[in-house]
Amino acid sequence: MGEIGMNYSQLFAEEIHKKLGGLLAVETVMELVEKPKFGNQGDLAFPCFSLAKLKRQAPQKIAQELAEHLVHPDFEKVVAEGPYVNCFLDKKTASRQVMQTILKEQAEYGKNDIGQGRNITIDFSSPNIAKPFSMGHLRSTVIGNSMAKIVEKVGFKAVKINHLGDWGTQFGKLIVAYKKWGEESRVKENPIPELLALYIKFHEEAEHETTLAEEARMWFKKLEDGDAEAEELWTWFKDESLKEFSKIYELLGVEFDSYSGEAFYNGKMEATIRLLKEKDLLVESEGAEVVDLAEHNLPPFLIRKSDGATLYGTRDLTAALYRKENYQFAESLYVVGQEQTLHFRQLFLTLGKMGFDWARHMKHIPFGFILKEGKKMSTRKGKVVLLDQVLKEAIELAEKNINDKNPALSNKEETAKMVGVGAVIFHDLKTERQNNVEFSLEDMLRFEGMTGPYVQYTHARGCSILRKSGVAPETLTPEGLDDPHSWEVIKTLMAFPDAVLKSYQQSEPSVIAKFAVELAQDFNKYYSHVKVLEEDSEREARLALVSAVTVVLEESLRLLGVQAPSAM
RNA sequence: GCGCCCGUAGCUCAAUUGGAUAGAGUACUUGACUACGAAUCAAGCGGUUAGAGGUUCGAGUCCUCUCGGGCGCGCCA
Repeated sequence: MGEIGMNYSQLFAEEIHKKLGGLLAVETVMELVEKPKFGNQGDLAFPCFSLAKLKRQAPQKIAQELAEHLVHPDFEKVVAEGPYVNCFLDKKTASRQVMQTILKEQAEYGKNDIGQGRNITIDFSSPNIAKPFSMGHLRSTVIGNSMAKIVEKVGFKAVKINHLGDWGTQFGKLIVAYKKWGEESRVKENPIPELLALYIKFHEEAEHETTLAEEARMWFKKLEDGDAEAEELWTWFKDESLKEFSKIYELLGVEFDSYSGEAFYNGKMEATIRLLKEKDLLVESEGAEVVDLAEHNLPPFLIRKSDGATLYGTRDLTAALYRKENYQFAESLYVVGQEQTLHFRQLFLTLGKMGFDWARHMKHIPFGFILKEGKKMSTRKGKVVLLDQVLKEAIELAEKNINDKNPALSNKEETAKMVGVGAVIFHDLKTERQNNVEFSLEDMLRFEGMTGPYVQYTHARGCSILRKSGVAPETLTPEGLDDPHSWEVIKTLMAFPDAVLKSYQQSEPSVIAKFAVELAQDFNKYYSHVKVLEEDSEREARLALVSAVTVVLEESLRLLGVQAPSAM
């Protein structure tokens, strides 16, 4: 099914297995087969250390013997190097197969069907109403969006859920602040910044005005009990916020299947609490109701506050039950910052205690912070960088680059958006999720090196060569190539299905980002050393390679949520 | 105090999950546009993998400790 890399590993493993006379199972050999560290060591390698123990012989000797006996038409040669058996594939055969497969499968290349059409719910983005969309939310948004595309690539159906932070004591705070210091006209004119200012003022005042926190809790309780005034203000704040958020989502190209946030579960929580009581899991503690998790060495999971109001744990619990019932998920993912690790452990353990076996298939996908001067940014203190500002600057810079480098481009504005936004998204996805990242506008606006624009540029150059060739890529029937530069490209193309699988298994979009950069690097080297359009017998094969690269680059970028303009 | 994450080139990050000689990008120094688009390519410089022990054929990766940074730890989310 297009897993060419796997096929050759399999073939190599089978040949080794045969020569060993059943000493190791094919699967075992398969697991041991690896990619050599250096290009001049071949394309596949088999380390003989574990055999050395079984056969009580030096691994070097075993490698020597194996290498001598491994012969196959698809192998150019097999040689022993120290304790390794290194296999060189026949370049013509392998490259022809890879190119034919990609040209045939197009964007389907690299997919598989481990999901078998089952659902995976992905809880991501989930910004807080009445607060600006910060850089922190960007991480959840782009990681979640990419994960949705990755799980679909491996055969699942993604259910994208924006669990809006539209409930909780913060609204009590906001209502208090608005009633004390807010002005309707000013909020109408400039909603998010005004609301943020009120929120910040609340926290400043609350430092020395201790009754404020109490008032905020009271107002949230009123909201939860359906008080008309509270509800009216809440609806207003929420509508204004959603308008702002949808602009950003449109720019980022992110869509959701559900916007059911915390408020959505408001009427459903009594049932959850009843269920907890039925199962005898709820205990009273200091006036509040909690689920005890001492057996797991964790602090108790707080379900109901002493004033009777619920908490976000209650809502997440309710949401989990609702999602299982409505989506019958095979897996349920939460793309939420690492500071909430404890909360999710508590949530999943509580569901387990309730007897729900499916809690095992719930997974928190934590990510690191965006730091400012080494510290976490805080909305309360107004220390946030706003995403729309960053995106705006990135797009402007992209536009400037286009005017400098390609002034004749037809759809400049659209392309500048793709490139600017692509740079920001790619910058976020290229490193492992867990890493904290120091906020750097300079890094984010870099268009050279390991960046989104670099990959996009490479793709555009490939498209440009194809346009110039005058041939339709779908008519190409390539022969193989065997020059060293094309071989590097071919080997990377072969590895794409593995990268897809790995990114799914590790919930790690950065695997795809790294792959895309590697392919772009290989291809840039290729066409700077080889004249593709040269009129000779291998022209068609070279064009097939270019076409295959553009297909896989575009697909890699798509999995990251980044667009691939055909010229820039 | 307890728990979780992290420490690799000046900076930002990799390293096939325990394998061969620790690699990219950036910055800096050079070279390549009369060429399929220089957002590119080629070359150089840059390392006691925070430190000390341990596990084994083999450790950046695993275990222990020390140092340093980040984040959590009941009525916020």
